Amino acid sequence: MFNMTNQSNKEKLREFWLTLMRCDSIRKIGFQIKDVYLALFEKYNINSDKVDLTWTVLDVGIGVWLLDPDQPVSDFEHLLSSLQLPQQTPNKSCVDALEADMILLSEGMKKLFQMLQCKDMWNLFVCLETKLVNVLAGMERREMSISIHTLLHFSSVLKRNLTSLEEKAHKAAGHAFLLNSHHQLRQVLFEELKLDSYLPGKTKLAKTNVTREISTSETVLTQLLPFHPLPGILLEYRQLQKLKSTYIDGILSCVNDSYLTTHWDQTSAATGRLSSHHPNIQAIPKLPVTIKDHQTNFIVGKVNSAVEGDNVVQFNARDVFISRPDWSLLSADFQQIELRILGHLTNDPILLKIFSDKTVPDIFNALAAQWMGKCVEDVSEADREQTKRVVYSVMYGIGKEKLASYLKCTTDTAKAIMASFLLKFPAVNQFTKSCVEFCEKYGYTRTIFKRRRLFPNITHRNGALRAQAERQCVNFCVQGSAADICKAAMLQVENALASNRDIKARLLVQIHDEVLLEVADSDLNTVSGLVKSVMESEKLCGSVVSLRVPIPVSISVGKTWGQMHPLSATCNNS
DNA sequence: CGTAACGTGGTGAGG
DNA sequence: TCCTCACCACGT
Repeated sequence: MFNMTNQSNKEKLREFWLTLMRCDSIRKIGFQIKDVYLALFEKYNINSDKVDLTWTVLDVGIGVWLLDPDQPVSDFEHLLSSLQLPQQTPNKSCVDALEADMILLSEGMKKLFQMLQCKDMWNLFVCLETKLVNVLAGMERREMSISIHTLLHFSSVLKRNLTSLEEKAHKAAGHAFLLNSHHQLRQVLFEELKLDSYLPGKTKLAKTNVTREISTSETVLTQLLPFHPLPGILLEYRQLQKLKSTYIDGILSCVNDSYLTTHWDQTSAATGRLSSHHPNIQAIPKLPVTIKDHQTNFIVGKVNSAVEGDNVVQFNARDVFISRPDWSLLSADFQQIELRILGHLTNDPILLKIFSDKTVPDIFNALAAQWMGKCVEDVSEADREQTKRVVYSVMYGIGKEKLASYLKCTTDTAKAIMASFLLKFPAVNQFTKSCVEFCEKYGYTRTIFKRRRLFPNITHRNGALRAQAERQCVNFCVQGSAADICKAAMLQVENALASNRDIKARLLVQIHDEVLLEVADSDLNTVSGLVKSVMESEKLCGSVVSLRVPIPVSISVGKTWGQMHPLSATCNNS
């Protein structure tokens, strides 16, 4: 907590800055404000379960990044040159150097103010990105509980199964080779076993992007499945290898004393999304993996996600993330946020009607019904999946060939499906066109929070590069706007928690359209109601924009991240 | 000449 | 079709 109305905190801050000045140059640690906050937390052992959002410290690096988000924030010198400031050589004295740098920075901030102001981004900078720094610093200090036991157990079981699969693969290939090497695998599959020759004449296997060789991807291996045991063994091996190396051993290497923290990067994604690393907590597998384990005998109940059946074990990597005793994990998830933003941006009457109708339980079913002229009851699961794919593909500007391979139909059918979709929702097509036209005229596109991304290739001679820029500029409007809203949601949630000091809850991670909190069991109902109402509130985006569509939030709760269930009790009176 | 350090390509996890 | 990060093999 760093409440600045508190006199002793003011003193602490002053003392902290003086220490910084004495011991180091701002070029090394001073210009990333999040790191300054973290150093402050550390030095004074501050509890950051809730942070004070009224404290505003502008970060020049983030401001510069907003001007051109494809350019990642690098070093201090680069910042200076971005702001067309002189890159003077550091003075001999440390304090002098810091003072000179501070003068440069304040000069830079003035320029930044002008540049952001005339691009209408000052509000985005101060009210969203700058406030978010406080939240991220808090999240980065909060430790998440990890079940070391589950982790070690998974690791050893996976290791056993991997060696067994490796032996099988070597036997099937006729000799030993490195299963992880695409190069060696390619040789075995296509030069020694010639598995591609078994395919019916017209079938073409996917090629690698740069070297144009036959791919060894999951898609290709699946196609080769009927002709030889090796592809099947490899698919299983790959799955387990990924699980073990990245999500079990990888996580383990980030764990300290059964607690884990991640690093949050505000400026690495050009669309404005957050990213996390070491570990990348936004890419932990969501669905459990089923493996056949011949050699293991499980003690049932000892590990909750390793359930013994007929030698079948279920692994869920998210089960290693747990809550502390008497606390639970709570996740709040925006439902179909990108699709709903498309509805808002396109202003398509049919889309708006579907989104506003709260009696429609599943949006993709309703969309499929609209699109195919069926009753909602007649829409099959396949119809729903197809509709979902078409919608997102059209949003991101897919080609008809790619769509055909996605839907496993002919290119003509894919073309017809796209055409009928665009006919049904003409505003979508119109939005795409006007987006590209705007970009051609001004060289950038904008999100609903006025975030910008530049697309210099939008007028490129090369058609492929130009087409890519066209897809990107449309994608940015949608994905970037979703990122804006998710960031705003984090601020509002943090703010709501901080203003209710007796509530025991803390924001731990963000997975793009979802936030994960740790909440004391006694406060679960209260926090659930609070978070839901804050995220669904029309005031979420403040005065920036009012959405033409509601974005419902679903709440679920559990003792581990892998076992989350909808919370039955609802609470709106807090 | 062996090894370390780094970059690149392929693959796959999430959204 | 867009955007990330992590791991592995392999070349320099």
